[in-house]
Amino acid sequence: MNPFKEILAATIAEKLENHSPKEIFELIETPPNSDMGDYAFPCFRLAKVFRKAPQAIASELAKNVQLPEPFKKAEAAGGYLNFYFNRGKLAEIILNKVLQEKEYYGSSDEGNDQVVCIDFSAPNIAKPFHVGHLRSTVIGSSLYKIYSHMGYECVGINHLGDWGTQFGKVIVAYKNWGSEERIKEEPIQGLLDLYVKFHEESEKNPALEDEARDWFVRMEKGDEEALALWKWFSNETINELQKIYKLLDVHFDHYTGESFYNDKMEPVLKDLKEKNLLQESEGAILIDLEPYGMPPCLVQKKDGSTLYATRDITAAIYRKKTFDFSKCLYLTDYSQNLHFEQWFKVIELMGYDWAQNLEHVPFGRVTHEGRRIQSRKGTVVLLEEVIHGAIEKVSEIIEEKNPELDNKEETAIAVGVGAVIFNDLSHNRIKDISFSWDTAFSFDGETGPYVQYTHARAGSVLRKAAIELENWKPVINGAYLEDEVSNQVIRQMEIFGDAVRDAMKKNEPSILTRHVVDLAQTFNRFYHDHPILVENIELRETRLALVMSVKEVLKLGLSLLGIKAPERM
RNA sequence: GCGCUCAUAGCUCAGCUGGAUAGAGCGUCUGACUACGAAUCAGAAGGCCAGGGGUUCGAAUCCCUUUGAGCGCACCA
Repeated sequence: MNPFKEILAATIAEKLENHSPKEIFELIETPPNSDMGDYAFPCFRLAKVFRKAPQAIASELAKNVQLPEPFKKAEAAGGYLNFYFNRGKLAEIILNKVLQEKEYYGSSDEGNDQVVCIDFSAPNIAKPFHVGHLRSTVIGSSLYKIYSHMGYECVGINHLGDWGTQFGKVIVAYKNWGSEERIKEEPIQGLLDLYVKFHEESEKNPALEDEARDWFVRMEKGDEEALALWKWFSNETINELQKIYKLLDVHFDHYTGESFYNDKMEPVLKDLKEKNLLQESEGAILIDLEPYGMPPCLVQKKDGSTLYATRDITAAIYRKKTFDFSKCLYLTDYSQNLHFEQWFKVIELMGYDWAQNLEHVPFGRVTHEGRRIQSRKGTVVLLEEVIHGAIEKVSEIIEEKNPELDNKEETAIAVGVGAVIFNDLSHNRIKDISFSWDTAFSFDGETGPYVQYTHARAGSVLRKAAIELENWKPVINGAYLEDEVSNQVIRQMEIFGDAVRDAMKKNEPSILTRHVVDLAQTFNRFYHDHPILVENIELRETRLALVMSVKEVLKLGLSLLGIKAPERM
């Protein structure tokens, strides 16, 4: 909770009967521009209750309200009661807080160590990791960090798509057209080629589909040849995936993919049966969801093998038992909305009250030049290509602008990867993203490198000032930071914690991305308008404290998004 | 056919769950490096918030409807 809004809410509530501070808190908003104040309380809603004009209520409140520091005054304007900070006082409070708390700034213990499971990334084995998979990975990874910052204990799970009929397909293709050398040489591409080849051939010869299903049945029954091939494909792919995760600096606590639940589904099916939820239909076994306006949820095919939903249900029960989560998030694109609605309902029907703690966090799909990205059609944009392309482009820029830089390669990776992640996280989750090489490789304006550059430049000033950063106790005189731009920078930092909390509540990292860009923009204006290394020691130290605080907050914000903040670039 | 989602500047997107004059970036045009990093900053131009109804003090935001786009709807995941 924003402490300043809380103060205001309590102060206003004192003067109004029948309104709790909490209600008031929710109503307080930020005016569109700063000469209307820093916070505002709209009185329109009270007009009916008090049978008075909102303007009258506002001016009455303005007269009666006693504001504590760091507030300066309250003024009525129209139906609004506008509150103004004592800018200098606020600046001192915020700067001291940031410099003291550093990477813990804006953090909270409100999560109370409750467990949040986050199921993200979950690429399919034997399929390429393309730009579409990036979303789940970076959104999930960022939410992991954001929830942790808010005091939750997170469990990151990579629910690999390492089980299912698609393996039957790859096995069939491998046996017909594959070679060991090819897979060893280029595992993902080799397996993808087989997958694409299978779909080409099966259009001419539909019998191949049955053959594929048959191989999957053999896998579920423990057939040695089938499992040996599966294990091999699986290991080769995971090795490749690790390279990408390392590059993205994404971490998982568990790599328990779908195959992990292979021997755990039986008891769940039994449980479902005992609870009288199962029905047979056309040889398959399903849970009827007609009363809830949904198509049935299939848990077993007529050949006896299981489905995605069976594994998801089993996994959820396993996770509840193992981690006792207070919340379990699933990051997938929105085409799976119905699937999740269905099996969440099944969990509920099984009598588990924690069904309400399962939450699907859907996101939009990535298109490339208006086209869907599909593995089986071979129209993929590989993530590796994108990342390496970005890194290469960054290297060129470094050569051009900063050829003296020490660790060029490491920096190029941090900046290139940062650009790709930032680009993804700056869009509203639910909207489709149209991938374009141009925007992915552009580093001007609202981009990761822009924020990183701002951070690096702030660091550069601090180095020039040659202060002992470790034990530096600056003299901060807030009176020097009362001008418009300086104050805006302070305000942006003031509400940083709100942005983090908001991002968590809505499972929407883009809120934080947005905020980080805003802070960088405002700071760049400050940087441009105000010389920092001036003669006047007090002014100089005050401004340096601001620079250092911004650098700290930018670094923190980027890290919550999963992006590095190099000291130089 | 039924259901879900989306529609804001030429392009890519914000808009704080109903508030004050709808904001950024890219692109275009014009300016600012003998300065603490120009991957930067300042300015200009650019809008029937898809169309139409409604709800109320007040709507880009909520409801209804039309149009357009995407996605889903039993043995894929």
